[in-house]
Amino acid sequence: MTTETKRFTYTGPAMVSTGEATAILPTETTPPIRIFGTESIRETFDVLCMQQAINSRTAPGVTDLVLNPDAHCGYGAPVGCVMVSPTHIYPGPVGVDIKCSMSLLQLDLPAEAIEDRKTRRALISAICQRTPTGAGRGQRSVPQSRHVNRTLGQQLVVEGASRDVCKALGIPTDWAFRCEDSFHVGHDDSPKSLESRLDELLGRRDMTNFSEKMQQLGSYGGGNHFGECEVVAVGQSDRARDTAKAFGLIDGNVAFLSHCGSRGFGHNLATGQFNSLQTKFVRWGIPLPAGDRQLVYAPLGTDEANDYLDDMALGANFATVNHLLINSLVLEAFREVIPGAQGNLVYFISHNIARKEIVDNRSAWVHRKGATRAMPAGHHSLAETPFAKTGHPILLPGNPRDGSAVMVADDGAAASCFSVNHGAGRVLGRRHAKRVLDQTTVDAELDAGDILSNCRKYPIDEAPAAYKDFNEVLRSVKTAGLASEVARLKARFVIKDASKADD
DNA sequence: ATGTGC
Repeated sequence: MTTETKRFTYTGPAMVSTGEATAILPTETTPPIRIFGTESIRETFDVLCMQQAINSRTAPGVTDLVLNPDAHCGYGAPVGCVMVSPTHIYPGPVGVDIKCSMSLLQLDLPAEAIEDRKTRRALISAICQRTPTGAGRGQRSVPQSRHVNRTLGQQLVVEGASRDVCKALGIPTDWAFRCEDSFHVGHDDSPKSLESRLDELLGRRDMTNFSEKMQQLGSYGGGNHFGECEVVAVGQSDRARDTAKAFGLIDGNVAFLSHCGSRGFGHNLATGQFNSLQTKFVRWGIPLPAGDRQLVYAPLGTDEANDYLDDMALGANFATVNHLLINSLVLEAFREVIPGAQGNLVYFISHNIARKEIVDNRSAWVHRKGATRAMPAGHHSLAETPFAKTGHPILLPGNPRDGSAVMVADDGAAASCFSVNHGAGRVLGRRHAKRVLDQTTVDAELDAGDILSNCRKYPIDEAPAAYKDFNEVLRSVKTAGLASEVARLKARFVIKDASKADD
């Protein structure tokens, strides 16, 4: 990972431990950063990551910065941070994959229904046919019954998972209530500005591939994206059991966890914004925060901020419909292999998005870059949702060896701007992982756990050992009072991008 | 993350 941070040098500001949360004390140049991590987790934050945190904290208009236990170097700001500004929007700290998210589908099947390896192989095949992995168009080998034409594409990036869009794609319309946000509006708080912004974009050379990008709907992509079949293990406490019930989780049953984002469409929008803002900063001679062009920003109310907010919403709407369609296709695949199978969406929640929320009694943009919203029971934002009395589900991917987790926020989450981590967090860079990890060991480990995969060789840079200790990450969140565990998810098979397995 | 990179 390279970064262009130059102006600030991290010299290790004094750290004060308050329980498991650690605060960096303000110095002349460094206002406070709230860090959540046990001692061993804090050792995983390298100098570059800390420098990015300081750069982000000291950037114009930023009032809060939270560093979560899964933090590591990112684009401008660390992956695994929350950055709050009432006055500015930062495209880099939203990220290159706008609204990269998690979703969980609960099936009515007991674990025994997929115990047989042949059944799991059949499921892998049925799912891969419908929801392709890897870069590019995401060719499907089943009839394109849910084809996305240009008109529907334009509608869905403006409306998100509206009733009409769901119906057109065969997505159960009530799944919209199981979304953190089922749609995103433009900078004027209406879909109007999205329509006109889309018109403007479609007239430009870099959006001539719009129809092609819409064909990627219902696909995973590559990198850390995945689909994973799980068995749910609800926690032992009364609260875990009650919360699991409210979430619609069924102990001992099969579930399907998905991780993906806005694919090429979101990538186009994000990189288009980075380039355009970086050009303007140079042309207008505006100093870059910490000299890092990855931290370009736009003050709210400017045309630049409005355009970014519109583009972010367009990308986010694509990601939303992408996730819901994937879940619907996965359910269809289950029904093909196990006729009569029923499934319901538990939740769909992002970890790469900026949301307008109330922070310290004023409206601010909360940039969650590899961070998950964590609002507890009674939070005003949940009043109109099915999760007003429990807090919403928090979906945290760990790794196929150690499992994943469903959590729920506690009142202490106010300290982290109502956020937790988004997963385990990288501890080895991709190149590093390929050099030091052994393919045979990685595959043997999954095999020992009877975890099947569509990949003959599991992508080595995605191996569990390339990520932080998931249990220690969760311990950081729990002991800091941010969230509690509701259930663990035990992997039974994993679907990853196999295209680069033989590198 | 990405019609994957100068």
